[in-house]
Amino acid sequence: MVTLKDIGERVNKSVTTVSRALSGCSDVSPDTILLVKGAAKEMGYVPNTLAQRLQKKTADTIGIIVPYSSTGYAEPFFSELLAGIGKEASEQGLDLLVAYAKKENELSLYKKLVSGRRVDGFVISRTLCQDERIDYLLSINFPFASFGMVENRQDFPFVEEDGEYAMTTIVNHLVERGHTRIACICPPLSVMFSSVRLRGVRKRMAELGLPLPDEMVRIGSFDQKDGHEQASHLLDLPNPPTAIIGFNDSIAFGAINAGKERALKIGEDLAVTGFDDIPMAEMYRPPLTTIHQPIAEIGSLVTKLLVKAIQEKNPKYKDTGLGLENMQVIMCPKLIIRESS
Amino acid sequence: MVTLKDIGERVNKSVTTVSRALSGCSDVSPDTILLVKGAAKEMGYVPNTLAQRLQKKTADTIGIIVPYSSTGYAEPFFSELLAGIGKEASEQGLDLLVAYAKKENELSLYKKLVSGRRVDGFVISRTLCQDERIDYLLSINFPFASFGMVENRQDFPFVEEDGEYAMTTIVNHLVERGHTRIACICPPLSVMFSSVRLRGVRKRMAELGLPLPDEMVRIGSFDQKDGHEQASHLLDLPNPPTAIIGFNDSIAFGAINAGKERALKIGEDLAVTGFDDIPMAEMYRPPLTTIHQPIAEIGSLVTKLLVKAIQEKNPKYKDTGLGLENMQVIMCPKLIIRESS
DNA sequence: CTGAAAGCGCTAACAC
DNA sequence: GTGTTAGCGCTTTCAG
Repeated sequence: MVTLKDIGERVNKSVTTVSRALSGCSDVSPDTILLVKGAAKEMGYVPNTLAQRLQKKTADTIGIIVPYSSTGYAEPFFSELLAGIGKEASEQGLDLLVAYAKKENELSLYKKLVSGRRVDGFVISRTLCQDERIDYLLSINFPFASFGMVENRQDFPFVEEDGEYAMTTIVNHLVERGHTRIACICPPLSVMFSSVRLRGVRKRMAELGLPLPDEMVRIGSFDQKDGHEQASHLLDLPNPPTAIIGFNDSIAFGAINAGKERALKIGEDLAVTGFDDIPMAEMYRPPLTTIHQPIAEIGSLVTKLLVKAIQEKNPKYKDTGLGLENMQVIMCPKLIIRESS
Repeated sequence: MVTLKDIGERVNKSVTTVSRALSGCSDVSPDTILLVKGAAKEMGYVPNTLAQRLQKKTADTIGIIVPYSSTGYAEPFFSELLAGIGKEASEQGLDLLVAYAKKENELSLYKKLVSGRRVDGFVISRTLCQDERIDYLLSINFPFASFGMVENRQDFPFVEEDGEYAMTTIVNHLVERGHTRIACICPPLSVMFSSVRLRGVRKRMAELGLPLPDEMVRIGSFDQKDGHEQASHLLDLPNPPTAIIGFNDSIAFGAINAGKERALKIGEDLAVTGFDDIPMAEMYRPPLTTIHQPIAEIGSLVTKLLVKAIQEKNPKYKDTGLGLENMQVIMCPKLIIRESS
């Protein structure tokens, strides 16, 4: 493993000079630059990243902590997001550190990575209405960017889709199709997007003068199995809904199955909609009406925001003059109508 | 940010002593240990990981490079695997570095991570029959463990499922159900598992005296879309198959859709089988007959092998006495029969 | 233009 | 038991 010192010895120059020659800047004579670069190449020199980082006091790494439950290791949504983040990170020359944690260990893992200086910033996703991760990171002024807002504050960079508006378009669509008895299947309402979306549905239904009785709102989990279960409940009600709004695609898939089991014709007897437009949505049968979110691109966008946030903290770049307002993106959701509704 | 030096100054001890007291070992007086540990806690000391690593000459990080094509960022298979690897890594106290690369940049990314000493080893998956990544890592004696073997050599740690045997069980199952005109949809045969599985099908069909004409073997890609396309070809043949063996679950889902479009009753008119048993397999309609692979556990197992491989290279541990034979695991596949066949 | 010296934070060999 | 000294590989003043 060849070091600056090695090549210094070879060309009879000091380590310093070699370092400078290689880094390109600072004044070094063109001759030595050539000389050094030649030797470096010949000897197969590659800088030791760890050493560079120690000295720069930077990890050149961004972190993402993905929660897992006993059920469902890998939700399709996260995979997509991760891919987007990963691609952007490599384009920015940053490493991506991925850690998996159970919900109860999550915060302490954040703390550990922060205090060990193992990452320069975090991407956070699936925010909660009251999110202790965000409170923590904000309290120590550690860079992060999130996919999703929180309830009580918004003094940080984020990307958000307009969930209320999205739900308006869905309700409109269903009502146009003649549905009046509409149900929702939601993940826990402590999850920001879940509570926002439910609010959206409530609001639009009210505007249209339609009722949304409590029995039409089922709170469950994120996955298909649970979607199936909740939908079964709904469909076995004395007066079942004719349309089910799944708060994500997996839930909707479960609802479709539940409908099929009851010999309902999906898209006619029972309309089902999802949210996210994961790749499977288009391929499911029947194809799923859903809100399109460019998940991978969102991952990439959040990462870009994070990079800015990191740079802002670095005095060298402090003149980028980017206010927070330039680091808060709200995306306009798009309804994709397919055969399930 | 508090360092050893800081706490040394506080308690009037040398940095060395502090370091030793904290690390627990070496002889330090119980008093100073208490003193130092107290101060450390009070001051909120956390070691600087980067510094430790530089000095230990270790990255305490394992890497995985996941390939992506323009289509399909995140195959469900990889996500599962990643989750397994991630969990095991954190249990071992290792960071997981995830990088995304296009196929054509893949090898150079390996080289970059190796030469920058950014990882101590790699997990490799979806091996090719001739795999340049493996050739490279072996040639420089860099630790890795793979999910999947290669064709020409096997002097490295791996986990493999017995793909030939798996296919035997599938063919048996289909033939028992009365199928004789059986087709395969395979990813490129340069991919190890694909060629092994095809060999398995060929072998068993031959043993049973059944033909497997060329037109019954379609080579495509990994995803559902392509599965759909290939299956469409097959089903539009003058003499179409009555059973389709998809070489992974996504392909099988595509085939099921193609069948449905032609008004075939899946599981009766047309049998379809998959491979992997991703979570969706059970939830698809009809539920998919497939080979179960405990993907997340495999991820965890491969990671364990990798950790051993890394330790073996470290002189400190050289007496673990683990020969390669203990680091090569072949798993016995299990057929899960569901309604699609 | 180049080099010597210091330092990033930590660990380890070697004294005392 | 504890401190001194070196050193991991690199960057960055500060002098020449």
